[in-house]
Amino acid sequence: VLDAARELGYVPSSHARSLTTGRTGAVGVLVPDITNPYYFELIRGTQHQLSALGILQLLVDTEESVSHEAAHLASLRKSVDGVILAASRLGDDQLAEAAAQLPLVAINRDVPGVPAVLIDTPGGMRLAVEHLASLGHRRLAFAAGLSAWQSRQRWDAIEDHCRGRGIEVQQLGPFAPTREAGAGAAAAVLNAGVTACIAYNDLLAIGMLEHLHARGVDVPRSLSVVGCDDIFGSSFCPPPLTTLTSPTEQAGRVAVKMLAELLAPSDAEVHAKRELLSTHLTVRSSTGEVPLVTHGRS
Amino acid sequence: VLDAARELGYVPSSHARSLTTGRTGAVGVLVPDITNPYYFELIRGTQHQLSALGILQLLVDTEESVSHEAAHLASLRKSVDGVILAASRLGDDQLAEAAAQLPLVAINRDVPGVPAVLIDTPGGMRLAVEHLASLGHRRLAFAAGLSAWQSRQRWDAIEDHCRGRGIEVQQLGPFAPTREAGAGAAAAVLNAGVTACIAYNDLLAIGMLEHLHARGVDVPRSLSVVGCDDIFGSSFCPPPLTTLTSPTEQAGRVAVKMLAELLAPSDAEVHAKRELLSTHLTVRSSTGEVPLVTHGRS
DNA sequence: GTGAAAGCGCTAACAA
DNA sequence: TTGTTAGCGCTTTCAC
Repeated sequence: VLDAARELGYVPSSHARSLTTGRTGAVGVLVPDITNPYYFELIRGTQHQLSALGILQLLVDTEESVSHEAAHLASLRKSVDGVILAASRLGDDQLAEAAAQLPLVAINRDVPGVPAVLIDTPGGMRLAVEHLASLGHRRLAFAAGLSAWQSRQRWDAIEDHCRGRGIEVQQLGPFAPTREAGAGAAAAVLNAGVTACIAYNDLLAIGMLEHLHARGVDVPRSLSVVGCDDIFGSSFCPPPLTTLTSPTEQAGRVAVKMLAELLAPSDAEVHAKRELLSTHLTVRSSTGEVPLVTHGRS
Repeated sequence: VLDAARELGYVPSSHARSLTTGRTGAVGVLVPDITNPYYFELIRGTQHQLSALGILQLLVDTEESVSHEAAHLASLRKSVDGVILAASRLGDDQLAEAAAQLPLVAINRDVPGVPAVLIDTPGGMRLAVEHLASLGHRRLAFAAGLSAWQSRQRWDAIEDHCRGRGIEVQQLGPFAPTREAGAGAAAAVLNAGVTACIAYNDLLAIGMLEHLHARGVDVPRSLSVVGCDDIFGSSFCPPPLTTLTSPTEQAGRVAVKMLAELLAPSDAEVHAKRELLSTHLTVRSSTGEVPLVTHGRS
């Protein structure tokens, strides 16, 4: 009997099984934009950890839209064991409500009662500001992004660290997290009369670099640009980007582990609901061996 | 009654539904390496088209492994309506067998009886060879990749186009489709005494560029490098890569459309089982306005 | 220990 | 039209 089944290539229907057991063996991973390289690493992290647990990954692109995100969340509720929500666009209350309805782990979103993996970019901002300050910069700009919560976090941190160091800082934008938006951001930064700029993310920073190059602006001698996230491409764009390196893949893996704990409440019933992963500044320079401080810029 | 359901946020269980209807509202998308930027565009294409059809995407990373691929294919058989298989590592017979067991569309894999979306990279190879030939190159190398079928296709096309044009060509490798493998590939190419090289894909090409730069080799003056695929990063790596641009996102969308037809056999019962998408050569140069031909190289 | 039966949440095909 | 029932493929319980 068993032989026959094997020969016919029998595979138990996971759907039928889920009907009785209540578990589906799948988790949803919602990202705002599947096109953004930042999420590649994240997805890679979740995928690796999930497949190690024998869980299927349902990847959903919410297209930076609150309504899409909410709709997918609702329709997924019954078809997955849990959800990982990266850079949610939902409001705090909506997020808390969603978390109450199904096991969910948020990434880069800190709402009371919602399990979360946080990447400490704000903390890293101190490193960026210190780096720029040590190079002699006194007038900075921050090119803000669309993800309100995250951009706000970063801006607050930057402002905080600049204040008291006697550094002037202004916020520009917000800009879309795309290379295309880099042109506008570059123009705005040039216009702002600053000597250095921290970009909301690397995609924007790379776009700025391209535009600045096209306009003949020498980076880093005339203007310093610091990015965030250290995405694929940051290390080899010209000039290689100084950026805040985030443990994005790790974030994905940790999120899956937290979700797994939520699903199978282990011995340690009471466990941490938040994980804070720290970042570090990766300084890169087109000038190679020449210390940047020589030019008073980065 | 309906009001109550709405207020409680009732959502029908797609799993229970699939049990009776036989359709699951999900399709699997299997890629060899979720980390490879080439597949980002592809995944983006499938995701967009699938979500437009209200179908969920099950993204699976087969980790370049035949056994993983086969295993996932088997376990997915009962839980999805169909499958899209990108750059399958399966043998021809295994692929044909899989296609007989469930609706499946292959991408970049041409096996009789298996519906497929093919990107005409071999055709594009003619453009690359012609381009290099027109710049005066007479000794080429091809840095081969791991995906046997695709690499073979490209090599055959290159060899074919070189023969008769009096161009010497040799195959090197195979190399992994990663930046890391670029170091070995660059060394091999330098060692081969050629003046130009076509890399199996852009990831490898970018890695070669990095290594060549580190060794002080001037690209394109001392050695020309042409990539394949035009992935994210190719346009802004130093120097910007001349590469064969593939309509990858479109391939993803077309694959979904073909699968949708397989699932819901429309009026036009007999439809094409193969789609051939063509590529074009995107010439980029670090030398800006200076015609490359001036240097006799690309 | 092995085997039969109930039921998971839905949709289908039925009867009223 | 509306209301009822059987059964999709499994797991779990309960009787044997």
